[in-house]
Amino acid sequence: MATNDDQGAARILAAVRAIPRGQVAGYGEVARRAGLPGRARLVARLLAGNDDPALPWHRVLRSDGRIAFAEGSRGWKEQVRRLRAEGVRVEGGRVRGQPAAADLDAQVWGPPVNGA
DNA sequence: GTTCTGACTGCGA
DNA sequence: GTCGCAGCCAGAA
Repeated sequence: MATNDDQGAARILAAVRAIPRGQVAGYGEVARRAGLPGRARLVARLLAGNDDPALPWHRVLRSDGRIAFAEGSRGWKEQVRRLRAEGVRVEGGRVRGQPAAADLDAQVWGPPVNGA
């Protein structure tokens, strides 16, 4: 059966996939939603090794709201391109907008039907 | 089994 | 708002 690590990774991927289009979330936020607080690096490693083209990895940013990649890097351009394609305002490698933490909470843990 | 590196974070200046 | 330092964790060599 799947090990705890596998589930943690699966949760991270689920949290990333739970990010609504046009919004972004931080590595720490995703890790926390996945039940792995402080494992932001693990999230980054997962995204770096992910082979799922449907994974919205470009919606995952640093806690500063900036792109984790070095400005001008291949991945950096790719991320900016995808974010802009979704309507996210990216300026100078910085993402203008609000994190999808609340939406993540709803998507990962469950819909706020009772207005928790 | 040990060492190194890394798509990170938080705090202080 | 930007820069630098130290800490923590996990995977890869």
